[in-house]
Amino acid sequence: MDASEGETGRKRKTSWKKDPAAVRQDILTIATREFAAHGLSGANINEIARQTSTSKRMIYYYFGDKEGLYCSVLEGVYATLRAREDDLDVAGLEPVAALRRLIEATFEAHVTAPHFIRLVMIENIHNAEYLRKSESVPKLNRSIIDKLEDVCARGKAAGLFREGTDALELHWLTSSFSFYNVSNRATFSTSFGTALYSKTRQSQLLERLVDMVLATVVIGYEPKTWNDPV
Amino acid sequence: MDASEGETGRKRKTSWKKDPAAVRQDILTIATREFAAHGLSGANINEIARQTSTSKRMIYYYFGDKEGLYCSVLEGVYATLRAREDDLDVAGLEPVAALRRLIEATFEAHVTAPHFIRLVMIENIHNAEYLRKSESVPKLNRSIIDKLEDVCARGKAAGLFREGTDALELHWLTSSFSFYNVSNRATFSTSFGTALYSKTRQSQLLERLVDMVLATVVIGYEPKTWNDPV
DNA sequence: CCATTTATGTACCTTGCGGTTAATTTGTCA
DNA sequence: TGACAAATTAACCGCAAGGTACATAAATGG
Repeated sequence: MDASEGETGRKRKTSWKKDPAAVRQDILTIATREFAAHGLSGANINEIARQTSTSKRMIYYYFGDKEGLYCSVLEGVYATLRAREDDLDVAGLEPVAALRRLIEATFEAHVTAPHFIRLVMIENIHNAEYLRKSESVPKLNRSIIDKLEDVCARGKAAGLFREGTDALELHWLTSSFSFYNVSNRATFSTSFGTALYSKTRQSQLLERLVDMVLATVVIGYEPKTWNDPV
Repeated sequence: MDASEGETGRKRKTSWKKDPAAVRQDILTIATREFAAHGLSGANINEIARQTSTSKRMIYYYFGDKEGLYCSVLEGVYATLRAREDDLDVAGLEPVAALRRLIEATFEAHVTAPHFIRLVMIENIHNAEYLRKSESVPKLNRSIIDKLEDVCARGKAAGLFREGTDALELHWLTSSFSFYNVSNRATFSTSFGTALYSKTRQSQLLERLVDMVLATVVIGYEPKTWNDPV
């Protein structure tokens, strides 16, 4: 059947380079796309293998089984997001500007990380059982909270922010509309139309969200949007 | 076990009542739970059949195939939610109280409809392709928007609400945190702990959300929460 | 330059599960 | 009352898809 040297019909790749890192990465890239698209049970190992430049065998060699691959994918997207958060520096901004910047960055980060969003949705369907197993992920997300806490502390110290302002709650709030804005786009559009998702409307929306948070956090802040008829 | 007449080993339920409606409902109830728990590809028809008091054959008899069953489930949970929204009457309340009531009701509705939340998440993973096929669902959700529009109109007419206040945007906003609060509980807890999900903290959270929306919509509204240290 | 480990390719096995076939009972109405 | 449709049961089927066995080429290093 598969002759090794004499080229009798069935070829056997008789010469190849060892490149574990590249092979691993290749698999991860494809798998991320497929899991994000179809979920854990929906994704197909054969299909993933087909799209890689390697074979199904290697998936099992490096990741053990489907769940192992899924976990690695999950850690990958979380790590990517974390890296982005780390890049963000608001230490030099005064509290109000810093808070505004953090909210805007979170909103943008979600819009531009659809794979992350989908994998988090999928993970929530699984009650985060794979995320909980991860060593790296749970502690990965401190960074954004630290930044928010710093800003809150500075804001309160300067007498600008209300005393009850809570970093975790702010993060929850910011995440909620940033996440929902992407995650539920399909069903929301189906029920209520696509009006809110146009480019101009999206930046308006962000403006208003920032405005809303500031109105609650910053003492004496006067909302700037929602004043004029749409 | 329950032999019919001649107890020749293999039982065959030889006596049964025709009850199409009940059988259909039985299947739907179990299927809703299973699809909500495991998703479209994750749910197992054999397992669903096992839990019903009927057989797998009947699933195919009434719903055609797995997707057909899934679509019916989807329509079911949307219809249930709609029915609840219809029960809500805020026409008698003055605008600010009415808006507060609508936000609270939406928040509560999401907390107490976990199947709905999960199925919407799942549907978004599928880019709402099944929801779009539905005849009933897309137009089902007008009710809540109508109510919000009425409240907004009254609020503006009374000079209480800012002119830019938009019903659709308000609904998007209210939905976003109400939905996220339930949908992402698993991953959020894993990353940041369960602090926000205690009973007392949840009602605080709702208070603050209402406060925040009112602060942006109602002219001259003074935020009542976030004033005292946590 | 041989032995051993690491990395890779091909072919295959097993079974879980979506879907079907065929028969049988229940209800209806001419 | 008997033919016909509707509802239901039990048994079966095919194959897709997760996972493995086995052989072998590339690196490593003593």
